[in-house]
Amino acid sequence: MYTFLVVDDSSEAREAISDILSLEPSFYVIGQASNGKEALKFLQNRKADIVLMDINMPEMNGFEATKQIKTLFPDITIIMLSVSDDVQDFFEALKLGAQGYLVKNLEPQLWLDYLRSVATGDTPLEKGIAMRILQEFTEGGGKAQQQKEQFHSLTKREREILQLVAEGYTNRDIACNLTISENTVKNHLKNILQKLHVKNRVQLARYAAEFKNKGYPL
Amino acid sequence: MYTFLVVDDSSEAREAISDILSLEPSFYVIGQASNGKEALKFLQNRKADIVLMDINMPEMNGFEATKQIKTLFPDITIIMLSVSDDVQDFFEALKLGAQGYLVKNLEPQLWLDYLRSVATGDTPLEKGIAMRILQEFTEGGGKAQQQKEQFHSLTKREREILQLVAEGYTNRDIACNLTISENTVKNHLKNILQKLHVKNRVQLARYAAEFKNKGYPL
DNA sequence: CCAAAAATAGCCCGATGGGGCTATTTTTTT
DNA sequence: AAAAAAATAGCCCCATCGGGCTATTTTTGG
Repeated sequence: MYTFLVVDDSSEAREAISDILSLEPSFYVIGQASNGKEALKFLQNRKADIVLMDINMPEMNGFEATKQIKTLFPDITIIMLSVSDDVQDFFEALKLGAQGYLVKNLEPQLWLDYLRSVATGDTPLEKGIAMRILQEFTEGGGKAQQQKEQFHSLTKREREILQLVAEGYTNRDIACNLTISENTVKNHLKNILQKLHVKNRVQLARYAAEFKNKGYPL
Repeated sequence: MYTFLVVDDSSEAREAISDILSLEPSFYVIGQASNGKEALKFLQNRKADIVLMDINMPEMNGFEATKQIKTLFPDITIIMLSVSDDVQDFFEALKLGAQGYLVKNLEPQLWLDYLRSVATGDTPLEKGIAMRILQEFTEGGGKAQQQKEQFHSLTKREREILQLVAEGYTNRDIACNLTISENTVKNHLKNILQKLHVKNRVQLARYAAEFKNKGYPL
């Protein structure tokens, strides 16, 4: 039996993550927090085995929170969450004592596989697994690369459209701008929403902003 | 008589700005551009006395454009525009040769006051005025503070709603969350959109993100 | 050259959004 | 206590969005 604390500023994300965790009978989400401060407060009352910690949060970000939690409760396992698979963030997370790093927008099954291996300690998770998971989604790693392709990888056109959507343009604007039909824009958009597991264009804009913030190419 | 080139990626913003400028009989908007590149192209054909340059634009952003314009046409006065009153941006703007920095969402009258003083050179604008204007809108500067309040000033409720919108929630979600009717949410939203001069919730999200990014309280 | 992937485009239809109005109640300010 | 501002809520109406589905043409990769 493993207890989880989910820390993310988006209540939606927390719900989504909790939903995924509930698929594994031995996983129990015992709390949620919307920023690092709340997470610390929570842990002072009740300890969790594993903390899933988003990086970008108001008040206190995931890095700072990880540092402090690790100082106070060194035996808590912390897995950092991010929408990007940025290598810098990944190493930063490990440096501060996190045991892992999970890229959002992955298949629930992958989350569970990964978290099970972290929880049971079956695998030498010291860095190996986390690293492997990351690598699978950064450099072209054979079969895993296909999964990335299948998953996040937007096509060139999709990226163009994502960018315009994120700037607040309507589908018609975009169609006009790219001189294609509005239907085509809608089609691309549908695919983008599906690929990135978000529900609407505002969330898409947030997604794009998070990437842009890190200087990530999108 | 002073000629203006308005550079902003949002055609709405350009229109709004042009409208404000038209209130002063001696101000003439002789051109608009939607990004830095277009602005440069325009200036090669026809020079303007003053360029109003948005910072965030696709293709070529305001900082880059300012640098290049100042190199090619050192006698053109450039005023940077931004939705935020971030001090970093402000100094960056001055460093690159801009003569001023205007915060969007200010009262038209303030714009005109400021631009008149820039145009006529009556005041030692070398940094003084720009700085003063900025200060009025950062630290609590007596009367000016009230004007800020009056202007972009969303109410408490509106800020709550803005935040939820920016996180990608639908109106219904928000209504549910705040236990008010969806109609009320829509009403608040209408007011917010109007106050912040944006067209839709994605642009609202961008607005919120820009503020959040700079650690500005919103 | 052929197969797979990407880009194009259309249709239908219900959900959501956003503008324009009016109006009542609560809260704040004067 | 009176006035002003904010919060609440409703209405109508059309625009936009987003999901599901099919289908053709380009482009790309092996």
